[in-house]
Amino acid sequence: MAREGAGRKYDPEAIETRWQQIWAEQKTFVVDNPEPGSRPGGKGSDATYVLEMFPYPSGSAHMGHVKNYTMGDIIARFRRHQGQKVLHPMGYDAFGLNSENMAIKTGEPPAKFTEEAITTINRQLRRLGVSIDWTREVVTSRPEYYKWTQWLFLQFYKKGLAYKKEAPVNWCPSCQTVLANEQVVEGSCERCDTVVEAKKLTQWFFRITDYAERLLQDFDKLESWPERVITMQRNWIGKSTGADVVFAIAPVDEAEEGGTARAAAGAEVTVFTTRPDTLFGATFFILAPEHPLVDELVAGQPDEAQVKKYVAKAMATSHIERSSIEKEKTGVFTGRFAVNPVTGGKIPIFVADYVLMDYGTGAIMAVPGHDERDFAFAKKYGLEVVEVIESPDECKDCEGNLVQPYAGDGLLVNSGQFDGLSKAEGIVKVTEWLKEQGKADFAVNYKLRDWLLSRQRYWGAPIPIIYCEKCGEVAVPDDQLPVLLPAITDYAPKGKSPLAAAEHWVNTTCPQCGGPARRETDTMDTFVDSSWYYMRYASPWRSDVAFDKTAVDYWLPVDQYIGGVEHAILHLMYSRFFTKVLYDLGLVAFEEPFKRLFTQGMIYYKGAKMSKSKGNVVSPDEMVGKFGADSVRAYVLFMGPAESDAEWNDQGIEGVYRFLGRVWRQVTDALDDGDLATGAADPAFDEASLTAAERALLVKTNQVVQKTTVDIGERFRFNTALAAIMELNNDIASARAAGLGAAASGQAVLTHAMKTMVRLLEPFAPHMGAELGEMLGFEAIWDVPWPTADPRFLAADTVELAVQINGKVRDRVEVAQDAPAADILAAAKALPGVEKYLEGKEVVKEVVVPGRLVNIVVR
RNA sequence: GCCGAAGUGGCGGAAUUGGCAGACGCGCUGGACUCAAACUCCAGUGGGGCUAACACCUCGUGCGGGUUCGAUCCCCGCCUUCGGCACCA
Repeated sequence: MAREGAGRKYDPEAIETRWQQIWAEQKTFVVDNPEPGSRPGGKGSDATYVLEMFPYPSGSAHMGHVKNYTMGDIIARFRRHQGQKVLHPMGYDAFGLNSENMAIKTGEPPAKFTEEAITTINRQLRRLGVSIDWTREVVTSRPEYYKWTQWLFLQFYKKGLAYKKEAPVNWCPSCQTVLANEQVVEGSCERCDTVVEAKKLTQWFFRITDYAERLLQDFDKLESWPERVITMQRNWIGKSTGADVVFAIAPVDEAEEGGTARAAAGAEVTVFTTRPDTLFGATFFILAPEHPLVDELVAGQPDEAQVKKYVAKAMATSHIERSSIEKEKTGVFTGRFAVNPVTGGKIPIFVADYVLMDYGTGAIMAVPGHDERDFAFAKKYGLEVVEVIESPDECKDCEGNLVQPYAGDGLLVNSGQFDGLSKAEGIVKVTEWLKEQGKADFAVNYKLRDWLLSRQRYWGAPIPIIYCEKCGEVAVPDDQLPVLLPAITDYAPKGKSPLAAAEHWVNTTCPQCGGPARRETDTMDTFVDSSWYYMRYASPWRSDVAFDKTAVDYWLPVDQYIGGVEHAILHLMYSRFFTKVLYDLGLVAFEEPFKRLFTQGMIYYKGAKMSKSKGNVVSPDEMVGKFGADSVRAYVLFMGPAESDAEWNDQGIEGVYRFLGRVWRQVTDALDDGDLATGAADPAFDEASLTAAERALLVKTNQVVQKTTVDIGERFRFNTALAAIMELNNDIASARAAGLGAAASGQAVLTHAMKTMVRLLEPFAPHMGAELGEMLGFEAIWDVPWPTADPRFLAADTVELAVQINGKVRDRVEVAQDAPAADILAAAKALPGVEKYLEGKEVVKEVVVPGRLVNIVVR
């Protein structure tokens, strides 16, 4: 047995750099792809893909990254021990604002800052001992990557899934640029705090709404995702079922107000409603201020001026302000009427800004009796409220009038032939009845909007489109990709993309006719880059395709994806969308990219999120320098359940550091003291002749193996796995102190316990695992199979049960592990501490739970 | 407002299927080692009561009820904190 480590002090720095060098030199964590055609297609059963969300390279890695990558690393190492080929790659989400803002400030190219940050984070991750196949590194801002982002865009474009349209966007008047939704914080620009305005601009969109239903349905295809993430996406997609109902516009009554009869004669407006059962209670009608019919309706009418004034005011109000729920409802009567299709009655048409143009049809039927918003509006403008769903008494005054709206279930009333139907029946019957007359149909609506992907920014992948005077919009041909970002000097946005200033780049020739043409100057949202990077990892060196089909088929989908919950909606839904499109294009064989998802909690410090401005940052580099990577890794997972937020505690990491020191001394001292059996193989022991103490340690060892395996492999409870390993170390220490290492069989059990402990600890503290493992005779501990629990030694021979009288523990009894219930009960009743409670009492009930407790109920 | 998650010692947390609440770690207290300190090691550590001591009793998982032989766990009603959505017809 190797002994040269014995007696040495625990020196994390020396150990860690030694092993990191060995792993790098031996390319220990590099995995090969299967040879093309060497195996049938489809996901390899021997292949596991473990992936953490790749970092955005701004400056350096923070503790959240450390937690993320450590967690993924533990799973990757664990799966390797289980005999899997593990793909565990790393890359950088490198386009985006951070480097661009630095460029604006300094005038130096964003690529410089990006590459600097990548170098830093790269070094930090290597120093943490994360087992990554660095040969697969992907950087989204490099041309060899974004060439394929552009190529994918064009596949979408050719399928009609990428298109241009005019749309209101977030506009910062100070920065002179369009902002992404995520750059708008509480209605203001995140950079300069200026209130964001809505501005109509022509923008590029992905048609994600076409996939709304599949994005919902395919939640069933996910193996293990946090329920709350699914709920958040479900709400975001926001599916509603109901009906489209056509309302006719009543002609202007010439006798009234002397209006003209021509305005919008014969016009019809469709509304979407989830409650067609309440149609008899629709007492007024509302159009969104932006509704195209508004102008036509009021043209030449007495109310025209006031309506136009209202519309102009609504348009000038920011979206945030307009949609604030605290704001009182406002609106204006148009002077016109619609015809309720079920009652035939004329109902007034209003324009009100609580009706949104971009949901449904931009028009609603208002049912004040059964909708809170409509009720508030009706009260303010003195409109009629009709009860059409039987409402509870507390909604009505003593005369039976509704004093608050009732949105719940109930029977239809005041609804003609539909009276007495339930809400659910009413929805169907009313819709069917109108459908027969061609006035309605069943309909579905989603809150989900198409994905606005164009940005008037420099640091992104250029959208590969060329505008030709003759041919119009032309896709850049594949052989002209990538469309490289031109070098420019002024990165500041000026209302249009900084790329527009690169005249030599913008002016090009049409790929179709060769005539003069201009390039699209917008770049893509960085979420486009990150929607497919996990596929690129399968074959990042391929310069002729976005990905090698054999490799993607072999590795994907991702078995375990790990990242922050802040990506619950955007990144994860966009990636799901991308995968479905690529599936439809026949490029991949799976419809969901991430089978299992784990969302980790955040790390706080001194009661707040760590941030440079608050000055409460714990630097990973500093901690690694002080305690070593193993301690930092183990501590971030010992803090609490990985999915929960946790507060960094300076004394907490010292505790973990001390624990690793105890393990180190335990192993090296045992070697020095000759407590361990020699030889590389696990020493044999005679089961029958084990002493009680030996057997107890053996059982503990097996129990900890069992618990650790489940905690890492199934429960993601790294904190309790570590706690169990600590218990094992404590038990080993007690056993050694009691002289277990003196006898040969004791040495065998101790050796087994100690080797097992080091193997269990290795995923958490891989450097210490490698070093102590080497001393204990493992050549490459990261490569040995995971320990398995021996079922013969999982349970102690005897167990101590609690004995309760009326549910209170009064004594304990030691019985054989497999003792029959009757024997347990008899033994329990014979206990002196129990007998006194039974004396003179009547036993009402006796409960025996083998392995747990006894409860005797007396009266 | 709606939806979701959480609430356990001085602190982080554990209790996996309704079965001994507080594993493990931090902190704290006492002791050993030391000239001394740090490190390390040993012992103790939920609150209250009682005892010379061992022991024993009692309360206790946000609050109030319920189901059960038995509830941190299940049900009902509240409170607080955090997260998401927020006029989506």
